[in-house]
Amino acid sequence: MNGSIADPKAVRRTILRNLRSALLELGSATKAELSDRLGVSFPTVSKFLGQMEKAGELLPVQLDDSSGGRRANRYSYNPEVMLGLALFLERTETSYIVFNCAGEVKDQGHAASVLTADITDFDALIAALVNKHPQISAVSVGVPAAVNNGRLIYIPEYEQFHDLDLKAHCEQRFQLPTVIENDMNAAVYGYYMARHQRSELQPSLVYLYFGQNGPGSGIMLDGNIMRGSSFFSGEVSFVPLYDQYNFGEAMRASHPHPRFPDGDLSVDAVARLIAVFAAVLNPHGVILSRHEANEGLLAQLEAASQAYIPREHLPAFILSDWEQDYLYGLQGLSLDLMLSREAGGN
Amino acid sequence: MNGSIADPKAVRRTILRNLRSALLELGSATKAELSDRLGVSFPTVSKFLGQMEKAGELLPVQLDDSSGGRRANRYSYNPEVMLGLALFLERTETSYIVFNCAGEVKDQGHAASVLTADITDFDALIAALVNKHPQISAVSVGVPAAVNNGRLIYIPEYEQFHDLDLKAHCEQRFQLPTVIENDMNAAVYGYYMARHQRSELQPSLVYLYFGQNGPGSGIMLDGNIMRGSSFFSGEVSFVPLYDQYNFGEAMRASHPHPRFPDGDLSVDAVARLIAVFAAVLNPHGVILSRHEANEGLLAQLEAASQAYIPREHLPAFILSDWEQDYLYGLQGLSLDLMLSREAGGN
DNA sequence: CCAACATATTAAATCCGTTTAATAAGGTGA
DNA sequence: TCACCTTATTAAACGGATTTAATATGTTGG
Repeated sequence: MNGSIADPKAVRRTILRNLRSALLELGSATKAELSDRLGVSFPTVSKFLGQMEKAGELLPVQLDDSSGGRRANRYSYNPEVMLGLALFLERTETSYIVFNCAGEVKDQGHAASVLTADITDFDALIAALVNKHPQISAVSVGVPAAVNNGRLIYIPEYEQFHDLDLKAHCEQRFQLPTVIENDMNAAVYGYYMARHQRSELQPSLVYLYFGQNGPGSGIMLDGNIMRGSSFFSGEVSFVPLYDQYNFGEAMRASHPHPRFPDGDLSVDAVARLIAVFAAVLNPHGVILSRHEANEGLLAQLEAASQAYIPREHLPAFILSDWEQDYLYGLQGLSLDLMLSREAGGN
Repeated sequence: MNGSIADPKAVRRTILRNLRSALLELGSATKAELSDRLGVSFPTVSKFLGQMEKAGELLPVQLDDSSGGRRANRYSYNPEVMLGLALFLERTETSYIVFNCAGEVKDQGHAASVLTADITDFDALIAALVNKHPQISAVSVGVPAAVNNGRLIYIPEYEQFHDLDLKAHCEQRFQLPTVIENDMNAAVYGYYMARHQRSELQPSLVYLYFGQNGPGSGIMLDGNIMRGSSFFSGEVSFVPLYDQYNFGEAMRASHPHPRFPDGDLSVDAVARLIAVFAAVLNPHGVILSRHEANEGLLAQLEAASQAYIPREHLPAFILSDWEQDYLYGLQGLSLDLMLSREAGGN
């Protein structure tokens, strides 16, 4: 009936999630530390930790060092009580990773691509993994597709998955909270969450990628993934940049072009694309994959884009590891689900 | 000490604001209607309305029509208890509007531009208006400048206002809650809030404007104004669109150009700019001023942009009245402040 | 016109987190 | 070792919204 201003259920869940993530981030903490870090009163922290302890979520406690008076109890979270499962659905294969709350990988492997097969392979893989690791309590799936709240909106080449609500499918089949995310979006999220504390002011980031299947990008604004009204946002290959070419065409091959007699459009094209982002979104940073670029190229891009945009409004040029960020992203999405589960839930 | 999960002060303020805005939107309502519209319990609604009635915020009540049982009391808000003041700081002049909570204009007028003068003129104008209308309880100011939380970050040509914290200045001088906003941003906000209920899913909109001082745009994403990391977002004139020209240059004059022998770049340039927005942000709509465009041009743009972006991912092409939207925007910003004031505030 | 019913309002009980007070536990110096 | 100090934890009182019960005020049909 409620749900708007002060839903007690929701408050409870937030407190719980915050306690768990604070304990994981800090490694260990006292009740007082948690209380003022989270802005929740001491008695409340105490009550929740009591429940968590009873549920076996906390590791055997040590005593804190003295600071002049009575020594406080220290608590730390047992990262093994729940496991997460991340699935990477790629064109050539499907890979998976099982990890605990601290992000440590407990199991991993590959399987034939389920994209080229069908959904039963997917189900079988999850069933086997859940059977092997009954502690799994959340699932995240990365896909090279446009996703709308768990539904695969647009997935080129793989007709059998078109318009499938993968989230609903998983949740009802395995009774596990599930999140589906586009690969580029998962990567920006991963890059972001691996280095920013939850409390900081949220940056805007663009992850740029030039795959063999055409370029793509993931955009995060103030900590939120940007999807667009028809899930088209970030489709940078369509951006018109030259009299004759859009970004995709300019990249497809180094077109010979009267204006660029050396024949290499690609540096200028990317610089222009970054200029577009700067003039439209003005993000804090633009990220490129280390596998597709290096410091030298970055410097060239930085110089070239200053021809279009005043330096002080250009984003930071960042090199990162796409595979790693993608992995972190899916882990983070699972972790979010895990930490939000009800106490003693299963 | 608190402020994070359940700050009672904040809860109180939200309830109050929601009650006021619901009463204004609905015209009148019963306690039961308010209760389930806002998701706040009946007793709480009852308590708040009691206080508001005592404070004179409610208009004399009528009885509701019967629906088979006891007839309920109807309440409606007295829009005259507070007035708002909106100031439009433009290059050529400064204009102002005084209005009540229902948006009805109570007073309006012009004065010499304060931008070309200095801040004392500004203060004098407000002082006079507040003196004339003591009911004024919130101020909003629209400026052709980049604004960071009330501070004028970048205001070309008017050095004396550079880096001035106008919000702090007003609030301490007049003891009135104040909001400062960039003109384009106020316009998108105005367009949006004049036709969307607070509860609906929030659209993404781009307001495009081609002034004599160069083009600009205001961007709203999911109901939030987009500002950018260095307050540069929406500076569309920098967007590179052609081998030789960025958007600003292409618009500056109808350049003769080998690719466009008819010499009219401007339609294509705007179509390209819209394509850029579609591929990057994928907004629901792009809005143009009726004073700068008409249905014919809109149709041309719509056709031209399909050369760059598949039709289904293009935004809606919208014609609107910029002056009107700007006005609504500033009114809305003031109204927000007014409705958030403490009960019996003054 | 009155019994039976429907809906509105008011009052009491409850829930949950916070604030404040009381108690426990460990340090320190004479 | 014992007062005394500092800090941790537990217990009680409080605040504010919600849920549930009780009461008030209408309507309707015989």
